[in-house]
Amino acid sequence: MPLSPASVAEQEYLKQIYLLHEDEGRATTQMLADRLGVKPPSVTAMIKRLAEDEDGPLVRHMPYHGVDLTERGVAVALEMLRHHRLIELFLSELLGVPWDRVHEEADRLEHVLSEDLEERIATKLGNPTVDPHGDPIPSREGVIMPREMVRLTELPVGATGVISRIDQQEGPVLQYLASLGLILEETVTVQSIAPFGGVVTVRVGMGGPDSVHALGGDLAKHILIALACDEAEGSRR
Amino acid sequence: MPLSPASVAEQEYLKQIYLLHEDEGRATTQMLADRLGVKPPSVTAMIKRLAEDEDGPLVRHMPYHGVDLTERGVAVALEMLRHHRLIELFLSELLGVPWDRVHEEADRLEHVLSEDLEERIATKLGNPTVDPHGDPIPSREGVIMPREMVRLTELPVGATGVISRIDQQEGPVLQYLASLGLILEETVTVQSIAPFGGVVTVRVGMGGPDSVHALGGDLAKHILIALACDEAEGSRR
DNA sequence: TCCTGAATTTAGACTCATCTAAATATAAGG
DNA sequence: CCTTATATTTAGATGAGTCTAAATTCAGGA
Repeated sequence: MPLSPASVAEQEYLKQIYLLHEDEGRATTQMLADRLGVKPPSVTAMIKRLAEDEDGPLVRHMPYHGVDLTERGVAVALEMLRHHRLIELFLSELLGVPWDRVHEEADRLEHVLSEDLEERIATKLGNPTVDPHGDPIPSREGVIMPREMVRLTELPVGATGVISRIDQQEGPVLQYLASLGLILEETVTVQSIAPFGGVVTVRVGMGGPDSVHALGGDLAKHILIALACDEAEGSRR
Repeated sequence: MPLSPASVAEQEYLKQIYLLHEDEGRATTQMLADRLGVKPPSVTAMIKRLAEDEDGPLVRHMPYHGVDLTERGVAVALEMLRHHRLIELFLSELLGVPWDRVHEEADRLEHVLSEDLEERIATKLGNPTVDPHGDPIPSREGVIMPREMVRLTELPVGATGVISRIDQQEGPVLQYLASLGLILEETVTVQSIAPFGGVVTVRVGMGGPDSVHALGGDLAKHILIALACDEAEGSRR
């Protein structure tokens, strides 16, 4: 139970550094500036503060080569992620906030959630391990339940699977996907994949030819698939 | 629907100025400093900023003689109060947060509640007009439903009434009152009142002699009573 | 009316988080 | 190996919100 010792801005930086490592394998000044909507010098300044926190460093700074979370930094990031995703699920399930709008609400609420409220929400929701986008919810102790998934773009042609996570937060994009029937738990079958990150054609559910849609590679790579059982069997060596 | 244009600190000042006028009839630098947990010079500085807001003044400053909300200031204060009290009720009803702890949670959440979420919460709760302490919830338009009440200390000996509001936010005090059975909607009868703000003795509910409690005047004045029907009749001229 | 104590305001400094402009480092290609 | 485009960092400024210390004003009593 790490009593989050950081300001709202610090929490936001730590969370984005964590997410960038997850998404891109590293976190650079420029990437952080883009995600946080600030200019690069602001990022450098904040990284310096985080690296010299009086209660011990929250990040490691390799000048000109990006930034890295320490154990303490990871703990804060995971707490924010837990808050964020619990809130998303809570808003979605208990207040009917639409799927594509929970993210921005959670972004403001996550920083003012007490441990007590976090606990009550988790209990109310039955201690869930995934949020409405399929993103994993870390446990109180910072443990993330592992799940086997591949990106839609990495699936072989003809494969069938269940949409288990959508790795993309922007409202309009989520709305568009939902309008095609591409929502969590839906089954999809790959019809074709153009090479080099090209268009992916998928059939949604068990529907006929009008449930076939073409997706750009940039979009498709954010759709994560848990392989259907028979496929998973087949892939065992 | 006044899109709250103020920072968190500004919102907090405006709210406390409003509450001080309600509680004490005026808001001085010292009173604000006490309630906000800051030093008097900080209050003076903030009042100056609020009085010279670029979109028009939020307060009127009478130097050395306190501060006053403008129409715009009142609108922001009422929006915060609406947020605060809706959140209190929401936490109490839907998450089982105890009566004496909702206040501090609401104090942090009220500043990050979107209009959309405010609306959803209000709808979910059936557009309530009172919170768990009996404090009125302003409407979206800033209208407060009027209710006839008197302080427990102002009731004549022998009078019976229903506890309708507890005008005091501190957790331990609320816990103590609850432990005596002095909770919202409970009926009380005044047994005796010592003069000059002294001890008030009340019988709680319809119970026997062990449901009689003595309350200090400072405590009793925060308990607001709606007169029981027959009493109300009797008081009509 | 004057004096004194308390409340209030002014003056000046500090922290946090941001910015712009300028200097510097890195990596990639000729 | 040098050159150049781009990323990063440094330097210095700004605004919000707070503080302490000192000056000022007010209000009540002698």
